[in-house]
Amino acid sequence: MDRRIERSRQMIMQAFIGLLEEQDFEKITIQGIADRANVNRGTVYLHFTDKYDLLEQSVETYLMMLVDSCLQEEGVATELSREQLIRAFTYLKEHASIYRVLMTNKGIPTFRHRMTQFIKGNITVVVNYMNLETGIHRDVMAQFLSISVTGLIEWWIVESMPYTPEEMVEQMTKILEARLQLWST
Amino acid sequence: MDRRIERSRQMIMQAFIGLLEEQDFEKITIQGIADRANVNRGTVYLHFTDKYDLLEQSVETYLMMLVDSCLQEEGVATELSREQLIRAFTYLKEHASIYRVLMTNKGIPTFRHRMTQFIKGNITVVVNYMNLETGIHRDVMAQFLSISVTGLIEWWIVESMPYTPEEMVEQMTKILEARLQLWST
DNA sequence: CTGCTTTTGTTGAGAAATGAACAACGAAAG
DNA sequence: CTTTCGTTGTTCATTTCTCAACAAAAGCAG
Repeated sequence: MDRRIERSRQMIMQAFIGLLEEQDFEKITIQGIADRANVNRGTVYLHFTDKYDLLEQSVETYLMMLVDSCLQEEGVATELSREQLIRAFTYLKEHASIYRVLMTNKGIPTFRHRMTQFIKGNITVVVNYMNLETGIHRDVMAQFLSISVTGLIEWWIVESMPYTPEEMVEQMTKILEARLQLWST
Repeated sequence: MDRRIERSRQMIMQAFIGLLEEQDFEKITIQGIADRANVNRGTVYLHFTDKYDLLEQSVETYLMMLVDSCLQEEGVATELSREQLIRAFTYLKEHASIYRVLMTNKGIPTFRHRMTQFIKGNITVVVNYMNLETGIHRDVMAQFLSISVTGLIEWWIVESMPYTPEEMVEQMTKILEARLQLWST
């Protein structure tokens, strides 16, 4: 694949997220995005049909890159390993400026939702291993925990990563284990 | 002018300076530069004849950009104004990672020399206004002061800019005035 | 020295990006 | 309402960049 394509896409999406931090989505113009990306206005239309498509593709792409950051190699274990989680947190830390906007911008709830869904999928695996106390449904439990994890990650990024990825993974693991033991028979 | 030209040049020079920080000039390859700049190897040859030309042009370009940062608009006063100096220090602060390498890398003394020459030119104007004590030649005085200023700037950048541009300009002005009064009749 | 690998510098065909133009649309101001 | 202005989305000729290939030179191990 021609490297110019991926490079242009990256520059445009990066500029777009940057603008999203400064002004409202509706106030953003294609010309503004092109200027910030240091790209011709026509080039934006070469890769995205319009603003809304750019938003969708950005959410999709950055979510995929986050998922890839922990899924690369390592076989297809059902449960996410400690190393994979650390890689994900490290990746988030390196691209914190992007993901802070994606997670906190109130005009873009899509990313938070999609990310929570992904986390839920992985937490469900863990939840299914446990024998829960009668009365607590597994899907409710998984939903509750995944929202919690999303919130924790958001807090970590907004607070400029006050702990190392290793510390965060350790803390998170401990909390999850404690919760699951608390509500299991 | 086609924006791709300037963009490619910038990406390549930036990658080059970055590599210069990590390895010796002679160990750097064109392929390595191209990789880091995310550019085809052929593109490097499109703008620079070889490694050495790239080095020369980088020194020249970054020196010019530093000079431009304080010379833009403001008419052609003989003496650099406080505002111009603050702009220059602010510019240096914003591109500290580049200029730290350019000033400290021992394989590239050219940049330091050229920068000192530029400073000397401006300090000479100030020195010529003063009535120096007999026995101190103006050119020696100018040389002495310009080297001092260069060293001060290097220290400021290497120490990660411990003072604001405004503070630095104020300090520098005071020192220069004190020196000049000390040695004038 | 000899073979082996890496790097260099160049080429050409094809792909992508550019600048400049255009009509169409919506918003704001008179 | 009309005019102005900025934005949109599209077009096209031109320029730059890419990729792959190449021969030649340089670096290096045995």
